[in-house]
Amino acid sequence: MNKAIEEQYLDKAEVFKALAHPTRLFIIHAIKDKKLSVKELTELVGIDISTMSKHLDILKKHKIILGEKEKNYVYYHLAIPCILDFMNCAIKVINKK
Amino acid sequence: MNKAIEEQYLDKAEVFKALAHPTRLFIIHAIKDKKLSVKELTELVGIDISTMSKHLDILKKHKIILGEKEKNYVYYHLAIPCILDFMNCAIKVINKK
DNA sequence: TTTCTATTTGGCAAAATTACCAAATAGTTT
DNA sequence: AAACTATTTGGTAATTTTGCCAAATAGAAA
Repeated sequence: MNKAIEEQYLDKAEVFKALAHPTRLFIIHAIKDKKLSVKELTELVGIDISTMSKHLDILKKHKIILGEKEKNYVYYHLAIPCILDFMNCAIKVINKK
Repeated sequence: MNKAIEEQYLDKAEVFKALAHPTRLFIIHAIKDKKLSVKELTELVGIDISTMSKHLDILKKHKIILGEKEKNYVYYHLAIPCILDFMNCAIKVINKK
């Protein structure tokens, strides 16, 4: 695998890694058409808020989601809708088993 | 997050995890329109053949790829072409940064 | 059968990921 | 300012993933 190609797949793998966690997939689903705060998401999932913050940070770093501060809340929304198409294919994969 | 939903995202996350490695993304690209043996893939990537075998096993377990034995080679090909659409979205994510 | 090639499996050490707690930060409200 | 709420950050232990080596397995060819 040559260097340029290797780098290309490394970058893509980072995107898949960012999505490869049930909580992060849930986040994407939850904020796909309404924005939610860290606290709201935390309550929906039922984990520690610091853990939720770190999951959001991973998605934010890749600009898959965006957060806007409003009062002392941060509301997140989905920035890359084509991510949702991934899901349909993922379902096909799951149904094959 | 209720139990049924949690399970749903757990299953999907497994699919993303299976794809979340540069070598495995390269494999998918390499065999998308021609089948290749473990040895051929190993030489293209430049890793230990046992490592390649394990990467293929991960994709095979999810039926993302299929292998057919021919002589003493095993030729792999892509079983779920919609995986390739993921890549185009992944590129959009990468270009946002 | 023996030898050779391709692939898989087991074991293990290194690296990465995850979740919690505690503490720090940011901003509101009193 | 002090008290309060939301979010982020640092630290750490537990778990998972990864990649190599060595050995086992499968089949082909001699």
